[in-house]
Amino acid sequence: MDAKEKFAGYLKDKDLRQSQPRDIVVDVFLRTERHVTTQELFQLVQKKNPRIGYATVSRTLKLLTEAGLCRTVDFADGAQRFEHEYGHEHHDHLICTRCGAFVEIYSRKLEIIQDELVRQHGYEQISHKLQIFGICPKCLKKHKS
Amino acid sequence: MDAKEKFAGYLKDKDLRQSQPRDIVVDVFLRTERHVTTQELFQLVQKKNPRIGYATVSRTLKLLTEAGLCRTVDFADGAQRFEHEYGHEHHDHLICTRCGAFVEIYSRKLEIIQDELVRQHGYEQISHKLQIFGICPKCLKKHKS
DNA sequence: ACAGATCATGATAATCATTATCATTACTAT
DNA sequence: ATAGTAATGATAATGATTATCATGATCTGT
Repeated sequence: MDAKEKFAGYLKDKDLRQSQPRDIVVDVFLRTERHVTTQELFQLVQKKNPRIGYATVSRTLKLLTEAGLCRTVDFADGAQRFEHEYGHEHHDHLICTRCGAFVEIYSRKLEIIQDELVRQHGYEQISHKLQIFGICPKCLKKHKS
Repeated sequence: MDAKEKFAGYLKDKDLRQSQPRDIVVDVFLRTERHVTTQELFQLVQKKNPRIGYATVSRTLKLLTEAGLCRTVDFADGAQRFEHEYGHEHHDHLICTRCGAFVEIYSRKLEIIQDELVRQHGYEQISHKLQIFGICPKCLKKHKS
């Protein structure tokens, strides 16, 4: 099942309708590099169809999140960002506070420890977000010279 | 060195001035349970001195963050929150998405793995934030019944 | 295919948090 | 004390998100 089918399934499940604007927003989102803000996605969508409004983009991103197709990321720069989730490996982010560069990180050990912590507290895990802030190698070099 | 002294040192270091409003904001913040929003702290400060404006509270929280006395926390409820940092053990949060309850969590193993990941990518770590979202035991019980 | 019901849309306004502006006030060093 | 400069607080500006609502699109049962 691909991402579009999954979204269609979610809409059906919730008695929501499929529509041209939604299709376009989903399409553009899926074709886009990750970590877009609503504003950025809106501009991309406008290129395809200038009639589509900001509200629809925002609403569709919310639906996509609920459907498990994307998730929000916080880069501590004041903007809400969205990235693909479905069909992608889970990962967290290591972000440079100086230039904004980031790398995606993953560690199985890290995940296992988290699961343990959650269980210890009697919670049922839904998701997690880990952001590590630091200074990237490039910026470290610049600073030293 | 207590928190107030550290803040005074920071101000001196940056050639900033100590003032009555700043003192009051810092005082109220330090006496407050953790995880306040700017709005909440503003209301608390108003009780002590109604002349102090929102902007000063906001500005002082920023200074406190820069001084390493507090850090921001993201509970995914749209509001920026601040919590004490100085003199407190580092910890992360396990948050119930249904009722907002949370517990503070800490694992030394987790920290070590993160350090490794950062080093592997040539970054220099500044800080990190881990939020785990889930459903708390109480809400799990409610749901089942 | 049609009609009616209902949902989605998009333009705009409302909301909310944060940040900028700037005249006035307060602090500091001399 | 005084001059210089920073801090304050009222207000406006900004930016992101959410609500409103008349209009248009979609779906369902027949």
